[in-house]
Amino acid sequence: MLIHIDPYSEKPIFEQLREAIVRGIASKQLAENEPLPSARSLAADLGVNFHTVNKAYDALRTGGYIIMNKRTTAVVAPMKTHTAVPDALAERLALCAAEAICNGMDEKAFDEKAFAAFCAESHRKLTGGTAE
Amino acid sequence: MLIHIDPYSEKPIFEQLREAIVRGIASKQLAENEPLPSARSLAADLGVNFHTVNKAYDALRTGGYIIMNKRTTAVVAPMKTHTAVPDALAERLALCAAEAICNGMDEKAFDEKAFAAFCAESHRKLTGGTAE
Amino acid sequence: MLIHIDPYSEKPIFEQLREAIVRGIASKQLAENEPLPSARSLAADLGVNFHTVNKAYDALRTGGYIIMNKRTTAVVAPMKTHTAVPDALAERLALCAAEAICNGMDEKAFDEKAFAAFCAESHRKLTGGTAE
Amino acid sequence: MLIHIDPYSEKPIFEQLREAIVRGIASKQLAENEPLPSARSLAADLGVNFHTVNKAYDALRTGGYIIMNKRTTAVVAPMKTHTAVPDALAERLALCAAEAICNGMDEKAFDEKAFAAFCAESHRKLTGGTAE
DNA sequence: GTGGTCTAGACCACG
DNA sequence: GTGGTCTAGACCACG
Repeated sequence: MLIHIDPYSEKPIFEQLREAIVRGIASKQLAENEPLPSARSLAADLGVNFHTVNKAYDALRTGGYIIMNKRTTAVVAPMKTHTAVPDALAERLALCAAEAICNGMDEKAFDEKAFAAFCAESHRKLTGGTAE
Repeated sequence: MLIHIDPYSEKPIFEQLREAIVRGIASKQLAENEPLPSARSLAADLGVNFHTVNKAYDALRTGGYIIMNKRTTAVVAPMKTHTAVPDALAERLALCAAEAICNGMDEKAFDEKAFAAFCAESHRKLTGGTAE
Repeated sequence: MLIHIDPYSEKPIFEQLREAIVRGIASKQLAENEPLPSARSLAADLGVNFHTVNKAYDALRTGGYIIMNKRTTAVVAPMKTHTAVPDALAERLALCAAEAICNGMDEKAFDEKAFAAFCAESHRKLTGGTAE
Repeated sequence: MLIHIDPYSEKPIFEQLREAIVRGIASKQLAENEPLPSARSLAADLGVNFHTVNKAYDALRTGGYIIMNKRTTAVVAPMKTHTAVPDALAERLALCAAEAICNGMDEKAFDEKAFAAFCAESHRKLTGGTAE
């Protein structure tokens, strides 16, 4: 999977990296139990600081997206089933909805948008797109 | 409308305030053309600095949510109609979708969640809930 | 001439008023030596503060657009000929040019834009438009 | 590029600074991708507060003139091409035209003035002038 | 070291 | 009285 970091983005680099990996997992480009590159090698590949990659990995581990042991490499966590929606995610969805309403979208338009976003993520791999 | 600020949150205070007001507008607790409290009085009520409230108000003005100037107290902007979805919003929705997938939600579950979030925002006032 | 004041504009009211009158003069809706309404009556008509109209009139007098005596009403100043371009105007034109360049306009595009703006002002009355 | 700030001007310091940089970009004294000094060092050089420089930089970022984020020093944004003229710019040009008419300029004179202003900005560096 | 955020206190333009 | 601007000094996230 190719990961592109935009050094000019206002989004912190570790967050760009975290999101890229989350999207890679969602789109099945990164399979369950697949090992991630070591923080050092990924840092070298991306031309970013080693600590920055570590921070992204740590956030992914906290979020349950990857599993890390001290001695072993990080691996993609098994896909969850029936998980309760994390509060933070529900809150962000609610804020998206609020902004959508203020921008004149009705329920149908928002729904379609959300559905399209989901499908785009979910089927990206199948349709030949890349995570970048 | 009650607004609660968490000074210990990682989210900046001005952003917490901005989001609270966006949600207030979306849920119709703040009606079009309704005046907002002055930055000074709201700052006093919330126990935060006047400049912090001003920053939130300025962000809301830039985003087209309120109308504000030197003379008149800030008022809620008229609701937009048929506005194109801002790119930033679409991108955030896509990330929500990716995280939802990783957390075991299928399209139907995500859709329902998004729909529920939308309805919660849109109809909060009608169903008796409060923004806080 | 109809003058419209936008109380929600970020532009100060006295400046909105000053500009409306300048445009009225430029478009010949206000002829040379034509008397302007008294500050009090104009304030009443527009629903603004008396001092605000006075401030606009004072700025117009300073700029040489109108002539005011203590006892007489304000009248539109005779059109100038061969006047040197005021420094402030030249400076604002230069800033417009700079912003136009940064926004990708070339000399021709800027020239056409400026010319069009001039013609619009100059011929508004003839083409049936209003200064508002 | 030399920047001169007049603390006694009616024009806010941050706006003086913003305009100086816009003119620097238009006149090619500041090239695309060229880094700007850090807000702190520029503040020290100009003898103004760090926050004031930050405000100017923020306005430039919002206007698309520079790219800035928490990590990297601000850089001049790539020049736009074929951008639509911002409404605010068109309006300011129209007011310049109205004032020019009142000051006795005819279409040809205004055109020449606008053209000269444009060229002065655009070719200042080539002709040996400075921004201050 | 950098920009981002927050507080505090001041003065001013506007009306 | 209000928001806008400016200064001063502090802490923090990012890297």
